[in-house]
Amino acid sequence: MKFNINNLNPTQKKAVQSTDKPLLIFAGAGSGKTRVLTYKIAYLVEEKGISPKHILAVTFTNKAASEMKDRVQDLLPNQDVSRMSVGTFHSINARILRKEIHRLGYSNDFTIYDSDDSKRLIKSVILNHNLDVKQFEPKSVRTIISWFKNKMKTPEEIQNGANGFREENIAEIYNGYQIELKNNNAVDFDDLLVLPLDIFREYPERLNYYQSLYEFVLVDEYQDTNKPQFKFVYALSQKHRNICVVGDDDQSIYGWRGADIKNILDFEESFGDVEIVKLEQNYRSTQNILDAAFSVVSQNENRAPKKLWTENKKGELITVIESLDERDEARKILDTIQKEYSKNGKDLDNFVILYRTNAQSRPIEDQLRRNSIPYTIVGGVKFYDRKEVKDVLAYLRLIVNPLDSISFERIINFPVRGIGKTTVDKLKSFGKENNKSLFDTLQNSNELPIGQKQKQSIELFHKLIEFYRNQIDKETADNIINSLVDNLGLEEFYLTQETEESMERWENVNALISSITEFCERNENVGLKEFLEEVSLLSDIDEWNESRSSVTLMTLHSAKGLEFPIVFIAGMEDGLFPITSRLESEEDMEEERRLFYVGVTRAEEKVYLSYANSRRRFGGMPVSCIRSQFLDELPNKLVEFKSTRKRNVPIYQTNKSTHYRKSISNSPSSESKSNYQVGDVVSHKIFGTGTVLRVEGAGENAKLTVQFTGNVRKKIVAKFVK
DNA sequence: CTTAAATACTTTTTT
DNA sequence: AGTATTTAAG
Repeated sequence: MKFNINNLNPTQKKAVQSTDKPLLIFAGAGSGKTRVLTYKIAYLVEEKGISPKHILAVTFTNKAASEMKDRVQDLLPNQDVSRMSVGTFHSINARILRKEIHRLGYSNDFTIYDSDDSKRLIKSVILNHNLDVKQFEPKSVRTIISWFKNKMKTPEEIQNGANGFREENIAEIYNGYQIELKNNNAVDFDDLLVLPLDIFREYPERLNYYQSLYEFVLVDEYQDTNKPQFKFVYALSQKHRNICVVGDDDQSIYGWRGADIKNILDFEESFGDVEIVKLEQNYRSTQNILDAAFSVVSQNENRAPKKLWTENKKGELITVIESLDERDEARKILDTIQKEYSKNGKDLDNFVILYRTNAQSRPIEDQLRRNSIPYTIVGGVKFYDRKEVKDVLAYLRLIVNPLDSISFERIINFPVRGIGKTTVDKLKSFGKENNKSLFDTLQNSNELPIGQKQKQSIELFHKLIEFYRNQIDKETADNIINSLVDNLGLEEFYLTQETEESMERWENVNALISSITEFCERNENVGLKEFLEEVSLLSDIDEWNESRSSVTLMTLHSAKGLEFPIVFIAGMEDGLFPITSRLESEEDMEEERRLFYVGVTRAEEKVYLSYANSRRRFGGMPVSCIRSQFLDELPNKLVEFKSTRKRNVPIYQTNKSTHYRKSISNSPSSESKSNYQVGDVVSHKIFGTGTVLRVEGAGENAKLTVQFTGNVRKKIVAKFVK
């Protein structure tokens, strides 16, 4: 479709044409946001004469980025928009760092560590500090450090503010981790956001350069930006003051990774004289769907007041499906899909099944597979996270960046070449004493106290890597990987094991090879380095092919920005959605509500909400569940119930109490029948009597929100009340 | 040093 | 239930 501003409604038009001041577009779900953004870019190029290469547009996924570019290109057939900078914060920042990071003492061939790599590095730092990995679990330390970085706290700041044994040590680990990253010539996901800011601060002329380069800055999904992301767009836009951000505070769902809803709510405060446009007409969903979504999210205190409206018809009611357990749930969802498929002629790509946690996909997958329904799953165990894929990638990464000790340790003994832990430890201590990287110690095999066999093996490995290092710039990436896999004898390695698992692993290695080949066909004149960068920044949704005729399964988070005619949300249970297990504050609950809002507003025609009366976790015994409070927040007139035809036995009963996993739960006494309901009157030693407002979980460990006399509202564990 | 067996751990959500 | 890591035996 060619660019014509009259394809827009008046508000959208205003959003496109307003270019004098920093602009905030509140874009509700389904309000034509993508259209406005693409039109705006087209308008900037066509009407304002801004060259595409001077435009920076930030999107939430790489997929959204390439789609945006394509759409703008379609709108402007006479222009070439290929030089426009469109991408995620991470990919745009990675590109900047490839050019600039040498200023910070890294080399431009740096490796990007994923969470698993960071975790390994953090673990080694913990061990080097002679700390106990039981007490300082690498995984949770990584989460904490990531949080620090997303809040832009430097190791020094954390060290200065640390109190007590644990905090002081975590600060130490953080500090050590940053040093080690640099030694490895590696950055993690969070560094990608933070390091460019360090460069801007220390080298103002570089900031100046990028400020001049980007005459116009656009940011999508602005409600999910965190502090460094805000600083980045803020810094870049200071020269031209041409910035346009688009977002919806009701759809902010990444608070747990530092996203700050204040960025959007305080836009005016940050950017001064600004223009604000609200897109409130929804073109996607039926009235009933919008009403249902609104009824839940509007219970949040912390939101900008607004309400979507639509000219669409009322449509069908929201259907709530009750099931016995997760397998029954899967069956019922499948039945519903089949019904819609045969009766209403809905093709499979009309359906999406959303859930709160990736683990929920399994029973649904099983059911779909049993019935030969094609499905596509987004997320879960990622292709590039599989062990065999990471092993081969580790070779490629070490070839590009020999300082990368994490990759080195992955492959020094894969496939097995007789270099065990003891030998690696010797290499490590030699490296430490002589201030050499692990890879460089290989050159000194003569000086190492190791056996003849190990020595030979090491020299061979060293030669192999060096050989390919010389090939990087001479050979294409697919030639390198083919030759490498050949050289390592991986085919034989996997096929001689003759297990189903090893066959599958070999398949995956082949899939990796094809993805490199495909990458080489897609991009001319680029090599191994570029491939590795793309791979490390790829998200699950980027690989999702919507045109395929299959049912889609994904988490609610992944569904952001997408739309489907028919949406299922599975696992509408207390403790699962909303997740209450670690819910610490009302803010967390509000984010869950927004997540529900995002889920429901993905739907164009019909929403099914499903819950089970019992569910097993970790493959253990089934645990009974209570339906989600969100279901009770929906007005009755919008909902139709499809309940299990059951007698009045509401809850699944395990046949023997011995099946309760008492030893694991921290319940001190016997299972009491403390199943409270909303409205029950309870008494408490300290607070006196009160009424139950909300029940989370079941049994004596359930959390009750109780309104006590004297306007006291408390959250209390069930076993403490009578 | 390698292999097999035991054990521990997972479930928020992701770039 | 499924996977990753640790331990014990060879």
